[in-house]
Amino acid sequence: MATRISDLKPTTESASDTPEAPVRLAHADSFDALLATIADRPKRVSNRKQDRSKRTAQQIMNAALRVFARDGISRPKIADIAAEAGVPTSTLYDYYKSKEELASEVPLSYLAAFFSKYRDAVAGVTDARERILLYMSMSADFARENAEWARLFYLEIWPSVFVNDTEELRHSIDDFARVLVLLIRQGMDEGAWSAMRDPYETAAILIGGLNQVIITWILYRRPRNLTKAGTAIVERILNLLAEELRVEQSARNAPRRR
Amino acid sequence: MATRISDLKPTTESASDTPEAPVRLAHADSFDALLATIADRPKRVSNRKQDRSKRTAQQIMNAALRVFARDGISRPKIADIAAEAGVPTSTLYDYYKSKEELASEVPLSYLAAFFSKYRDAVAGVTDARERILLYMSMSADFARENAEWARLFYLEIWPSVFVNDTEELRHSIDDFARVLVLLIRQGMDEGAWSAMRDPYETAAILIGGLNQVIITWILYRRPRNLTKAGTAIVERILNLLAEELRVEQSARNAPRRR
DNA sequence: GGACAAGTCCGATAAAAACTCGGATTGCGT
DNA sequence: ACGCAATCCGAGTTTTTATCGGACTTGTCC
Repeated sequence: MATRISDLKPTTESASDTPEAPVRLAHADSFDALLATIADRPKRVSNRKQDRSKRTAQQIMNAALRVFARDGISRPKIADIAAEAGVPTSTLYDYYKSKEELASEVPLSYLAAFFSKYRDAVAGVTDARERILLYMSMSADFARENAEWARLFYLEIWPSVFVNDTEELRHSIDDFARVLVLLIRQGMDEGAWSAMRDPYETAAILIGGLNQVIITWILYRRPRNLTKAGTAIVERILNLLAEELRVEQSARNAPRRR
Repeated sequence: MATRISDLKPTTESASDTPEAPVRLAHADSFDALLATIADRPKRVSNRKQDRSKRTAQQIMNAALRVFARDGISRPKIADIAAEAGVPTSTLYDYYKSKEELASEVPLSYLAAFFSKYRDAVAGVTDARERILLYMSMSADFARENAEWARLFYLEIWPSVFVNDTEELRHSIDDFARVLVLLIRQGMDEGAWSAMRDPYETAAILIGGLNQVIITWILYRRPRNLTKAGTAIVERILNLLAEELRVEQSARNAPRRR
């Protein structure tokens, strides 16, 4: 008999790990803790029993990525994706209960890969500035390496109301910002930039600026070298922030300045 | 007999006004010219003959906005929108040939309203910095005033692959960035910030940062006062940029600084 | 290494949604 | 107030999504 996705009960929000609990330890420790939480979050890759099935699942995911990247999420029919994957439509329903679910599964698996990659790369780095620079350069580079995924993720998924419907994907995207805010707080403690500013506002400038560059690259393949341009804009912003601190300090020493 | 949207020929890209021609006059003049071009662009509001029909079209647009803002673009059925508008489904097809077209018409009409509003407000302002501040504060304020539209526009439409399919909407969104880049160039000429930086990069920081704030507000209604927060982040970035120029200048005067 | 149970695949078919048609009705100029 | 074009809308048709259940595979236990 068929094992349909829709037969499974909605996995009642694994209550064991605390998904929302705001990590509020010393920033140094909580950074590792946060990364660990995030890297483990999306673990249900495929609970299929047979190898054959895992291959099919992969085929479908790859096909979906290609099709979504080419035509967006709403236009392609389920049948198109099934055809691209080389399986009958009904088989696709054995794996994913709807197009929406399929469209959120793909980004999730890549996002998990990114976080785990960053976790490895950041291992020896302790400086907040360096950590941020690495984080964001790697984001840009990851988008360049996985251009089809990037197109799907940056243009269709993030930001989209649709995100609100997919608990798990929503968390993962929030995590992205959460890491950055944490690092900005760390930098405040270290005196790398002003501690008087709203860290969320600072995060908005960093994420917003970089995303804008990534999105422009996705749409127009300009600037040519995304990795370089991404690193450049982040460095520029970080320098601006460092300068902002310097000005604040000298203003405090010589109040009647200007 | 029915007059169906699908009967009309695809209006072959009015060749009269040059939509792509990059305006390259002195920045001062081209600003007015650009705004004029933009404000006139989306003029095919409704070529219906009867008043009754214009009312119906408005009803449908309003209903679509409410429904899209609530449930996104892909999930609602055409029938839902028709029901919300209080007309039979088939009538909706007399006005818009598909859900996609409907979903692009709504943002267009609002965007046109914004540009025209800005055009009036900026009339007396000549300073690049002030023009940008006004432009972006008004963007934030416009989003706050038209929260349903903003949800649709920022979360679903911009950026979306879907934009690429709708020539007209695509232009309007490009225009938004084009105005900003022009103003940044003007500011370079005026010595308000560094002329050595890529204006597109600078624009990315401004637009990206502000959009990030707007999107956060749409999703979480935080910060509470969007207008204030939007103005604040733009002012902060503009100050950062002014400081950047100062540092560059003093570095040139005393090269061995640091 | 064979048999049997669970797991996977897929053609046929039902259900839902998108879209069309053409006549009935209404608005508007004369 | 008449006539004709413009608009409206109920009743279909076509396209797309989703389900069902049996045929076929795979892994495993003896």
